[in-house]
Amino acid sequence: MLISSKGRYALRLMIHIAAFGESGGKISLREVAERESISLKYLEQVVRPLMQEGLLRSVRGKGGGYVLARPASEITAGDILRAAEGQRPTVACEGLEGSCGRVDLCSTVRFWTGLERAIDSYVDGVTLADLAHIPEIDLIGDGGEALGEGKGPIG
Amino acid sequence: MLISSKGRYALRLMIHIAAFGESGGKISLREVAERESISLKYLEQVVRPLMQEGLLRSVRGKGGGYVLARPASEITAGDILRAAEGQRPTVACEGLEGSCGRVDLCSTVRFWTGLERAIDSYVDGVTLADLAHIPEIDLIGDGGEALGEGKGPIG
DNA sequence: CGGAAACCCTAGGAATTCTCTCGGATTAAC
DNA sequence: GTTAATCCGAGAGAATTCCTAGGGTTTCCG
Repeated sequence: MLISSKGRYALRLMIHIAAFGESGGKISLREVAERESISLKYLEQVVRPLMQEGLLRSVRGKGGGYVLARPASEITAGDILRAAEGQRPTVACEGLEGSCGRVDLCSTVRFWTGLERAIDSYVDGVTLADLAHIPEIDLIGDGGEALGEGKGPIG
Repeated sequence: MLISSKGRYALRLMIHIAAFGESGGKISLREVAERESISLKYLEQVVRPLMQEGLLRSVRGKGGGYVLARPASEITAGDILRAAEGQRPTVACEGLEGSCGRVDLCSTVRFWTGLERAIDSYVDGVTLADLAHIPEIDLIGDGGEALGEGKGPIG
């Protein structure tokens, strides 16, 4: 019940690109590293799965950098987290098929699947635009509600 | 985005106690270990935080065993998972207060808090009675809905 | 062309965590 | 007092995570 720091860094990176790369649409890792106080070499590693999943596009060579491959409103936190954490399932049920002869296993499979669905439902309901405070034309209308604004004491 | 196997074993153990200990209310770890094919010594370690959190009560000495400290319908999966995984927060935000001068951090804090709330909301909506298929008097009426019966292909 | 600045790739190492084992201590039934 | 159970502390081995390091490749700019 824990998200690794790789996922957190990936989220911070994507938010930074979304927020500061909006003018030219492009930002270098070096700049992000300085502003977020993260090692450049580590960021290079964080950025790779994000590239592989097609969430970012890169401009190589001097003056290059990274750009969002899609508009920030079309990238969800779930996209980023799943890319960063790898494709491994949230929880495996000891094979998930062979050992289900026991009394209690089938209900636990349903339980874990439901948990995974609950998590996905939340993280896919928050877009990068929400997180970066980018004012977007509100086409759908359910963009920000998952953040639960005003409900908690954190605002 | 992953639950350790300690949490899974704890859940299996609690379900087993709920299901098989219902008559006398008591079952020994040895019996659980044999039926679930888990090492007894490992189960002893799994059971410890469950005791500390007051979810189980023990009867020491020969013929002893473990009993649910409360009715299965009053123990949630969240209680078990939080006890087994330790009290660590789902995700920490690099101090959660000091470094929030950055542009993007406050929104991520809200995001992580919301995720934690979503997870808690799910796991606290499923009781041990649901998981163990114990027929209980349905007082509240929202006991089993979180399992999403019939919605998925897993039944 | 050649240097500089960026992206890109592979390899690992220190630290941590996870999974599980071991040997025993304590308690209570018989 | 033997036996069967709960308890307790200390790890070992393996895996994972977090991060660093060193280079290779691409492109800009003079």
